[in-house]
Amino acid sequence: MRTDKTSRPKARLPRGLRDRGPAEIAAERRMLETIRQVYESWGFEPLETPALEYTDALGKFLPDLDRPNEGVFSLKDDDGQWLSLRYDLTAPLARYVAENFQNLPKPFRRYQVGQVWRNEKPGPGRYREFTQFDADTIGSASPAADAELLMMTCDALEALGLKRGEYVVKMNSRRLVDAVLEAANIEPSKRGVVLRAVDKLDRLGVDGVRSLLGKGRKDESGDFTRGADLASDQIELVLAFIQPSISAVSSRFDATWDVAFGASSTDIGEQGQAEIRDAVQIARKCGYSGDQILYDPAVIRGLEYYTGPVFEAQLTFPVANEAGETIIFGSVAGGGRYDDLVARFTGQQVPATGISIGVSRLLSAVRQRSDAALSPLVIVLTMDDSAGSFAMARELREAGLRAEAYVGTRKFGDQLKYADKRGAAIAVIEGADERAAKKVTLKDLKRGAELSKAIESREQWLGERQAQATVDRERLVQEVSAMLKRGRW
RNA sequence: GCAGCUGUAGCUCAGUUGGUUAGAGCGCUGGAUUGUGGAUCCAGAGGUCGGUGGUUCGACCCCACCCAGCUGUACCA
Repeated sequence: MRTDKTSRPKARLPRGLRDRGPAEIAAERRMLETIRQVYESWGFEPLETPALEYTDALGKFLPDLDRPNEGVFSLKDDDGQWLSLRYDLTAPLARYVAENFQNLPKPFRRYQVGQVWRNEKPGPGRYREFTQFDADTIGSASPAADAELLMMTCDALEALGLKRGEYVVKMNSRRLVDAVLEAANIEPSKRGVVLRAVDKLDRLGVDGVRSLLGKGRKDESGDFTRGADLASDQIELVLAFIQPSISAVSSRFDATWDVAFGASSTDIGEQGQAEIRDAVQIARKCGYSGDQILYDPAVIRGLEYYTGPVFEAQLTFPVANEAGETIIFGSVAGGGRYDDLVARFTGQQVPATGISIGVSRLLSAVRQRSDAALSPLVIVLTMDDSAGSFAMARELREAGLRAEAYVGTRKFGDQLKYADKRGAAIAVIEGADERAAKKVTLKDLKRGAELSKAIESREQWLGERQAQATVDRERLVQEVSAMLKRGRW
């Protein structure tokens, strides 16, 4: 094809999306498999739903407008109906449950993993496509269902190699928060602003939250954000409520009851306290300690659909970003109770609770500590006998190794370049000389690279034939295995 | 959305107070080596200087607008 230079498309990735290579794929696969095993062992069963749903089923039509919310990627079907890419796994679950309600066991407990898409501005570590791993229980109002999710999240994080103290799973109740706002005489119209300010505690600190509860706050770029404009006694009351979170006391759960003020005197405050207490106490009795599962009054989550308990898991160790700076790493999992979601379809209230692990985020944090890699690769170079190369590769594969025969058309030197670029461990060479002698040459590419650092002159480079050995063709598998072992691949 | 910063080769960047054929390193391709990657040397390809308009004898450089990217912030199921 011939293209006019000006009409050629620019090869570029849409913003906020990314390509992923073998190392990350391997790491994610391992992570997903680990979580999956934990969730299945708890008796949750898998479910898959499509990436596209009708926009109205996702609940993302703009009010009054015949057009989807901008935050979702949408397209119009042939028949004029709007479809959207799912922005989480919970809305499709609600649709699925509503559609199959009769046939499902109640409580219905399922896990689901998949990509979700959000049409938002991407930032460092925030993409427009990412992977979530969800577990939800539909049809149980019991705190046992919430406790189970908290405990199972701990198990999953530990199965992924996190140690005690490297993570916390936090719980709060929106009912309790609402009761406190009421006790502080905060107008309902300011509820959203106040909650959002509290939610930013971990990122902006107490002073940031105080500014946002008051007049407002100016950020690093000089932009100004208006605050809730509360009276100072109201501000102090809210700050006192979230104090256990600020001071990071280890026994936050016990501190709850002292700081909830008159909140407990209202029904809603009582209820909020109870749902936290009951769930956390179940976890305690099951052996989950206060540094694993705890109450944190500053956990808020999204405003739209959570009705009571909210959950959030965080890492407690420092995480470096791409630039090598230590950053505050936000939550790696979040969720809560959403008792109204199924009712959107059926009109019936169905209690539901769930938690979602942000796999992409968790992966980027954990991968800095242990890099998963594919197993070492053996590449059989091809001189003049493709079938022979394939035969050797097959022998190696049958011995459980990862092996490929070179299928390009380039000359020998270039084949080695290829093997080098692929990061192969060993190149297998069988030319005319070897074949006549029933031998093969094995080249240890990693060791060869190390040895080459000492080479100074062209003559020396030409003369060297290091890090390789010629062995009997019959002993191919044994010799390759031995070389891999020696190189500690 | 708001604010700040930045757009020069595939990548990272240099480019003097506005001056004629826009450079470097890395990468890429070829060669030194028709059976040796990784070292070294030689040669080569690769650019509408983000776009449009303006100022000027003359613009990569100055001005305006637009676009894109980055960072912060807002929103975030």
